[in-house]
Amino acid sequence: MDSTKETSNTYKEDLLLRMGLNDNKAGMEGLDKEKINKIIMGATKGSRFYGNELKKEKQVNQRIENMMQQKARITSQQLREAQLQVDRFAMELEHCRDLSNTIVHVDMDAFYAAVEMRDNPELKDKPIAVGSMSMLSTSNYHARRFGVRAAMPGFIAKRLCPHLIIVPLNFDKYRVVSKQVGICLAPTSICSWVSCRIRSQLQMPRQDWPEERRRYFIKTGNSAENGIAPNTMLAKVCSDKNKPNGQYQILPSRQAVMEFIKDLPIRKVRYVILRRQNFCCF
DNA sequence: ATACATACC
DNA sequence: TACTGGTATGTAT
Repeated sequence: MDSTKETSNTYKEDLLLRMGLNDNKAGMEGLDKEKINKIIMGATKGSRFYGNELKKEKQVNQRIENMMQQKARITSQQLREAQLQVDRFAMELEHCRDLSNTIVHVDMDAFYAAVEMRDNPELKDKPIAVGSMSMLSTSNYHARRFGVRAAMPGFIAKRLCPHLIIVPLNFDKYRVVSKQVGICLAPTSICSWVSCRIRSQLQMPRQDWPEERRRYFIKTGNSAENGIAPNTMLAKVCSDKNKPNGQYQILPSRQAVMEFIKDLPIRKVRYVILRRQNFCCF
C-alpha cells in the first residue's frame, strides 16, 4: 500500500535513529541535529559497523512484521480475557502499594569528566571527553554543545569538534572517588547501594537529606542530581528531571505518583519493564 | 538447551 | 585506522 518513496523515507529515519545523534541527554538541547547527523553518517558510512547496523535494522523490521501478523490473528475473545487478567493483576498490585519508603537516587553528572576536570583544572572550560579514539565513555557539557557524547567513537567526535581533548580512562581514580561518595552518603541512610562508579540509591528518612549534603558533590568538582520517591524505579526516573544538579521529589501519595507517571514516556521505564519482577508496583 | 539479540551504563 | 565490555534479560530455534 505504501509507496516505495514513503517506506524508504521511514527506513532512513530508522537508520538515523539507530546511528544518528541521540540528544536525549542533559546539555544537548537545541543542537543542530541535522548538521551533526550529516557528519556522523559521513564518518560511518561504508564501515563494517555500518554494514552490521544495516543488517540489524532489517532483522528488527522482520520481527515487527512477525508481531503484526500475530496481532492480526488475535480474536476479540482472547483480547477480553487478556484485559481481565491485566485488570486483576493491576488490582493485586494496587493492593500491595507501599509508599512508606523514601528512596534517594543520586546520579553523578558526567562523572568521569568531572573527576578529570577536578584533577586538571585547565580542562575546565574546554570541551573534553573521556575514553579513546575508538570509544568515549562520557563528555563534559562544553563538548556536548558539539554533539559529542558518551558511546560515541572518539574519531567521529573529533570531526564534530576538532579541538576536543580526549582524556584516557582512569578507572582506579573513579573507583576512589566513587568510594568517597559512598562514605559521604552512608551516615544518613538506612541502607544504600553504590554502583561501581556512577549511581547510588539510598533508603532514608526524607529529613536526613539536607541541602548542604547535596552540595558536597559540587565542592568535590562533581554535581549530582537526585530523585526522591517512594520506590527505586521512580527515584531513578525522576532524578534526571532537573539535570544538571537538580533535585526532584515525588511525594509519597498515590495521587502524586499517578500525576508523575501520567505523561511519562514509556521509554523512560523500559529498564523496569524488563526487570518488572524485581519491583512491586508504581 | 542453546545461541543470538537487546538494553543498560 | 578506529563503533566498548560486563551483566542481565528477552527471543528464536
